[in-house]
Parts: sequence; structure tokens; C-alpha cells
Amino acid sequence: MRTDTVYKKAFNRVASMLHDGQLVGELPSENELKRRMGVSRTTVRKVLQELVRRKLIAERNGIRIAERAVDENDYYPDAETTPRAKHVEQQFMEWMLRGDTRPGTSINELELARQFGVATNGIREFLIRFSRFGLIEKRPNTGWLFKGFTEDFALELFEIRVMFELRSAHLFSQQPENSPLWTKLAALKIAHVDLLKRIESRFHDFSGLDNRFHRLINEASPNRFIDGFYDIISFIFHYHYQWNKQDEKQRNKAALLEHITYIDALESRNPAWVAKACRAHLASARATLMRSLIALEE
Amino acid sequence: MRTDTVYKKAFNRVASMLHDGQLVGELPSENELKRRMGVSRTTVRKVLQELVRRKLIAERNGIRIAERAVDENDYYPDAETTPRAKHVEQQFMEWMLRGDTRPGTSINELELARQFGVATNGIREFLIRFSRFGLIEKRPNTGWLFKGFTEDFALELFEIRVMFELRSAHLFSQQPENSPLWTKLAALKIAHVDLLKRIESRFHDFSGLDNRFHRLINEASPNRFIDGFYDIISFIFHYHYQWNKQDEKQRNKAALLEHITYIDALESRNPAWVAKACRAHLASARATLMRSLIALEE
DNA sequence: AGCATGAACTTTATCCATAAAAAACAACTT
DNA sequence: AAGTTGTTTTTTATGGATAAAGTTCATGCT
Repeated sequence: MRTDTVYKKAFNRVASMLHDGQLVGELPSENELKRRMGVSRTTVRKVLQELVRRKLIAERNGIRIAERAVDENDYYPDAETTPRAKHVEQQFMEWMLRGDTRPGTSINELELARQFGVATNGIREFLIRFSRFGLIEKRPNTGWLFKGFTEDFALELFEIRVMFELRSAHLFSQQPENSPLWTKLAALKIAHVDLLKRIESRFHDFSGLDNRFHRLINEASPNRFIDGFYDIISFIFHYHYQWNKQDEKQRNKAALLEHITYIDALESRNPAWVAKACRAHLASARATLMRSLIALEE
Repeated sequence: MRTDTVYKKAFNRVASMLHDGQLVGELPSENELKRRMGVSRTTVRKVLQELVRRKLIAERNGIRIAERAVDENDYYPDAETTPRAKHVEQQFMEWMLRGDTRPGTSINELELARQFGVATNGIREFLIRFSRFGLIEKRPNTGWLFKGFTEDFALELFEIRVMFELRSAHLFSQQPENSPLWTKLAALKIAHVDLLKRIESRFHDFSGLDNRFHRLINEASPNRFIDGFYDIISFIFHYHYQWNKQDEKQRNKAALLEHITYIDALESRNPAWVAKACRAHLASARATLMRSLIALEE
């Protein structure tokens, strides 16, 4: 059966809005809620119905008002707000990065399905999606081959990344003066400087900034294939670092400084300087990844 | 039910080998056949069993020998040797390129499933696989968006293609003298010259050469992401030209000449010359694609 | 006319079932 | 010991079913 994670997530959102006073007095109309939550009206209605049933809100001649206060255990547990497909992704990445899955291992859909507690279909869809990351390969009628999260992989990944980013950074720096992206870049620079001040405690926030920064650079002259490639990068880094936390603070601080230099270079509009800062940053990112790959292998 | 296309294709292969005398006297063992056909022994046995049943071969104390001659209607029809997934691919590409499918159209899995006569699962798997080509986009819980086989698409595609191919061609030309790829390149050049002589009648053969040529260039310094991207190119071109045959002979002849120049440049090891020939060829390929895109829109 | 709710209908996400194909095991032959 | 064939077990490719979520149609209220 299809999971009701969409409903549960929406329910939690509305509940937390009620809780911290974002919804005072009469509740908005179903249509308005639908717009705000990004779900269908059908789902909104289901949420409202449950809110009434639990006496969190009351409905009197077509008007809905908050009734009792939201309680900690009104919320659905987080795990129930994540669709199966996402769970499969997480479990697979854990299996791949943490288990002792060696390059050359073959992947068995049925076995994974049993292990993850889902139907084979879900596994297969995930693997098809995942195959574009270049880490697995399909052999028809037979199964999938895990090629390994290896040094080669990282080298090939970064070779492309450098090409793309040099190209995008260059084009970014050549934008007209009046492009709104310059403003966005300036704002991002401030965010970087701010984070640097608080790096001791907030170093986790770097990952978000990193993403924003690299995506901003691509915005100057969009190319769907570059965007797609950046999805691979984000994905890999997201999971990789989730299981490899050594030196995180130190690493992020260094990267933050490199970004600032890189931003300065962009703002200078000087092509040579841009290329240099870009290369320096990526070389260091690559070195970091390589170091932790080696750690993985031991 | 799973199709038995693997068996039928294998059967046809064995039958045609019997037919044109590639299998004389005693047939090879099951294991040997399995190796030659690239299928499992289970399938080989099924084929043999059917060959016996139809009296195409006879089995006497463990020895199998051809019996009656293979007849034209011993073969299974082609359509039955293609797996469902491939049919879905073909039908989808036809729907996309030939129908009046406009950019922005939304794609309905259920409707396509009905239209193509397959289960929704098959459609969904195809769409997931296909999404990496950048022509469709998934909107969760809602469906897929067809972004259009547009001019933008072609421009973005070629931007990347030029980057990749300049890089690969350069690296190819810098290979050591004793690399076996130089021999392969020389052979390919001969194939080009040969085809040029017979271009009037054999111009369809160009497509195969084109593929071999571009893949050879990537072989000098492999990168899985570049390979993957080349899959996109091949796929797109395969289907696009399948429904767009105008000027085919003329186009292929021109491309053949460009390839020859390009090969000469590679053999010269002169970087500037290589880059120039590479750019020239890709510019012309792009122009061709663009021209037919415009034709599509009318 | 334009927005709100109610109800009916359609599509997606997910699980389950099964024949075909592959792989593993077993017994036999040279 | 290595290669054959026979048999059993496992896995993949494909179809089908259904609750949840999305969409459309209908009705009623300012």
C-alpha cells in the first residue's frame, strides 16, 4: 500500500504552525492551506479532519479555530513522514558506504528488498536512478555490479567537476554589471564571513552554503547537464560526509576561506584570478575526498 | 509474465547458424553454446529441446546433429525477440518525436501504459532511466513534465559535447607512440576511406562508424561520466535520425570527410590542428541537428 | 462572477505474484 | 580433475491490484 507520508508530513507542519502561533484566529481556507503546504486539497482536508477529530481545532458553521494546545505527542514520528523510496536510498547508501561492500560485489535486488523490507520494485527503481552516478552498472537478466566507491571514481568525478566549474566561473565573472547575480554573490559572501565568525559551533552549516555557492555559479549560464552533474556531487558528498566526520570543523573552515577567496576573484572579474581560485578550491576538495576514501579502505 | 525474448532470440541465432553452415557435424556442448550465445545454459537447453522437437536436429546417444534444413518460417518473428522494455523505449521515442507532443506537456504513466499495452511499472522504469537525458523531469506524486526536444536542449548538449571531445581528442593525440590505439585509429581511417568510395549506396553504414570513432577517442583516457554522456548522444541521434531522413546521404558524406580530416589531425599530434578539426566537425554536427529541429517544429 | 466546500474520478506509489532466465548443486563420463 | 548433462533453487522481468494523493466536476455562498 502506498504510504501516507505526504499526509503525515503535512499534518506535522500544520500542527507545528498552530503550536508556534503562525496560525492565529480563523484558519485559512482549504485552498489557501493547499497553496502554503504544497499538497493537494484532498490531503489538506484529511489533515483538517484529523485535527478536528483530535480536538486540536474546532469547526463551527464553516469557521475553523484552534482549540486545545498542540502537544509533543500529537506529531507523527519522523520516520513515518519519509516515503519508502527515500528510505531505500538511505539504507542503500548505508549498505554501500558502511558495510564491507567491496568493489566487484554483485547486487541482488531480491536480497536487498528482503533486507530493507520493501518490494523488489522499489529497489529496482532506486538502482536505475542511482546508476547515473557511475557507481553501479546493470547487466541485463543478471543483476547489478557495484563498481566501488574508489579512488578512480573520485578522480573521474573531479576531472569533470573542474571542467564544468572553470567554465561556469568564467562565464559568471563575465556577466554584465547589472546582473542580479552580483547582488546574490555579495549576499553569499556576507553569509560566509558570518559563518566564519561562528565556525566553532556552527560548522555544520557550511554544507548548505557550499551548495548555494556552487549552484549560484551555475546560474549565470545554465546548462541542464551541468546541473545534473552537480546533483551527483551533492548526493555523493551528502552521504559520504554523513558517515565520515573526522576533521569536519577543520575541513569546513578551510573550505570557507577558499570560498571567500574564490568570491573575491569572481568580483574582481579577472579571468586568471578566477581560474586560479577555482582550481585551488577544487584541488583541496578533491584532496579531502581522497583522504577519506583511503580511510574507508582500511 | 516475463517475455521469453531471450530464448527466442537465441533460438533464431542457432537456427541461422545451422542454416548457413556455421555449425557442421556434431553440435557443440551446452556449455560451449552458452558461451557463444551469451545466455544461460538453461536457455540453451530450451533452445536445443525445441530444435529436437521440430526435428531440426536429432539427438542420438548424447550426440546432436543437424537433421532437416532450416526453413524461413522456423524463425520467430523479430518483434518477439525484443524485450518489453525495449518496446517501451521505441514507442515512447516515437510518441515524443513524432506525435505532436509539445514542450510543457505532462506525461501520464497510466495513459502511456494503456497506449503502449504494458504495465505502469514498465513505463515508470523507462521514464526514470530516460530522465537522465534532460528531456523530462519528475514532479513527485504528480507525474512527469516533458521539457521538449528544443533548440535549448541541443545547445546545452553540444556545449558539453565540445568540452568533452576537445579534452578527449587532446589526450588521445598525446598518447605514447606505442599505444595500440594508434593502430585502431589507422584501421578506422581505412574504414572511412572505404565507405567514402561506396557512399552512394552504403551511406547508412556511417552511423556505426561515427559511434566507433567517437568512442575510440574516449578510450585514450577513460572517464565514466564522459562515457555516460556519450550514451546520451548516441541515443538521441539514433532516434532522432530514425525519424528524420532528409539529406541523409549528403550529411553523412560531409561528416565522413570531416572525420577523415579529424583523424589526420590526431595523427599529426599537433594540438592546434586537432582542436580545430574537432571543433569544425562538432559545429557541423550541431548545425545539422539544429536544422532538423527547426524542421520538426513546423 | 469568484471563491469555499463536497463528492467523484484519475493517477501515483507501493506491494505482491509468477513465468522466464540465471545460477547452484548433483551425478555421471571420460 | 575437468567437462557433460540433469535437477533444483534463486533471481529478474513483467503484469496486476489497491490505498493515498492529486485533479476535476458539482453545488452552494457571498
